Amino acid sequence: MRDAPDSRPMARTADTVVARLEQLILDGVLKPGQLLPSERRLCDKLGVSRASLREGLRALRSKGIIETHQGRGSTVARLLPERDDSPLMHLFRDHPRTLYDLLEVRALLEGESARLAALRGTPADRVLVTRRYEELVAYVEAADPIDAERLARLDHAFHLAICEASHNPVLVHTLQGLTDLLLSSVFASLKNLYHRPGPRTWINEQHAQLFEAVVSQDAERARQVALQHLDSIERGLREIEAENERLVRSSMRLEGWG
Amino acid sequence: MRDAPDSRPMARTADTVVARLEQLILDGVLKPGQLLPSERRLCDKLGVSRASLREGLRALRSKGIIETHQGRGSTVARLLPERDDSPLMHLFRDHPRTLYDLLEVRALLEGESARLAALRGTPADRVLVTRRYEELVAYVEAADPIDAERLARLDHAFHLAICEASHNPVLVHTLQGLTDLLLSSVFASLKNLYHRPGPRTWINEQHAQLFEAVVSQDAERARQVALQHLDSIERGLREIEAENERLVRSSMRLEGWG
DNA sequence: ATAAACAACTGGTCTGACCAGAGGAATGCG
DNA sequence: CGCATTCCTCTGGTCAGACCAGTTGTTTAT
Repeated sequence: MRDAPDSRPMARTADTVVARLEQLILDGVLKPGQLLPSERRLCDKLGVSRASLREGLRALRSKGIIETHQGRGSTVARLLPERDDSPLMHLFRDHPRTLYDLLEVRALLEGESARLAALRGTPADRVLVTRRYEELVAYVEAADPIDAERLARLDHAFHLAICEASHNPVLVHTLQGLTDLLLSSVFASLKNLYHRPGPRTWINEQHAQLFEAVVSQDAERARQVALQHLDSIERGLREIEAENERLVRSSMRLEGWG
Repeated sequence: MRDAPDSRPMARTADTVVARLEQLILDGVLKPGQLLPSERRLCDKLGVSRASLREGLRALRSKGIIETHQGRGSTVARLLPERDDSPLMHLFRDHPRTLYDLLEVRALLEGESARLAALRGTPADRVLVTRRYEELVAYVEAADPIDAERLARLDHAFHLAICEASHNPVLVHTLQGLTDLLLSSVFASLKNLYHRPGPRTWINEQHAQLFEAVVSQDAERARQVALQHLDSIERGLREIEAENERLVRSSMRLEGWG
């Protein structure tokens, strides 16, 4: 069926390629790890040109559904958790510098969020913030090992309680979008960061300071602590990135590439 | 840099196409809604075959970054979701107070945008900012009566040029979304505001001060002027709202509702 | 048994041709 | 003069064929 405002055919040839291959994968005919038929054979089977097939395969590759190696073939990728496939997410993933742009904007908003929470928070808000903070602390002290997913949820609930205490829903929603973006893209790095003793200590200290500032209604201090928190996270992520690059470079030297 | 387990070249041609076009979008050279150069022209500019280009465009389309229509061309998609039924839009419409929440968040981001523009702006950026400012001033001085749509576009272009000079695409995109939201909901009030002699004067003065601060790279002053600008707009809108309420109340009294 | 060469696969890229859709300009008619 | 139709020039969509580069298995020589 045609979309009303768009009179192009139901599907372009490449879209048909994508749909049929995805269906074969969903049906289990093509399994993760299994080699796809060669491009030339797929052309024959699907009755399309190699250019159209390649466009379809390119889209599948872009989605992460298949992996292709020159001279070897394409394989169905291992099943992956469902991901946010918004356009900003794609741009974000492919341009690492944008991560720091995102952190920059987020720091600004988190700082303001903390400041407003200190200024505007009601007694009920402070009860909620206290509750979320205590849940976070209780988990961190008791859990061994720490489950990263659960920690992330508790961390998020804490920051969200502060944000909601700002009584600015636009701020809440905007930060939410940026937080979702951040978490879904660098979750592994944030997990890595928290599993290190040094960062874990200052993260916990900063959470304590942030909590105290909000609950004691010290607006400017809340803002400063929130900014410092995001700044520390950024520097931590940069260190992890630099360390990964050092590892890659030393590996390359070992292999005679340096 | 090569991925260790994968010895293929750093990027396939189509991947290069994707990277370059995404960079143009992130840099603001290609803007949401704007038509891309035709496929044949992009082939010339990028020095690739049409098949490789199409593979790259296919990947961009798959990511939702561009939209293509046969016979017409490809456009850059809006990167942040823009839907009438978004939660923020619902919140916004159903809670008039949220307008002031929006202005609050926007002031924060505009202030930071102006500050970063003053800090990071390149000479080319300042040329663009100057150009947009002069176009705005020229129109304001010459037009009688003023066309609100055109004024809004020029005003937006001026603020956008400043924002792009911040060199933070996340900030640009976030502000864009908030600005679209603002304009679509209170355009009539903003128009009303500008048609009054008092507000028109201080709006023009603040534009001049903002322009001077950005071009002379006075970061803190740029931030202050941007904040003051948004604060004045908020107070102006509140006055219009209060006036409308007074009108409504006196009408009700006339009709025996008081 | 092992190493090197070769062949037959694979994917990657390009060129050229042609088809189909969209939109603007030109022309003709009432 | 306005409107409808036709035509032209763009646009994207698809195809066929050629050739290059990488990978892998087979064959041959030592």
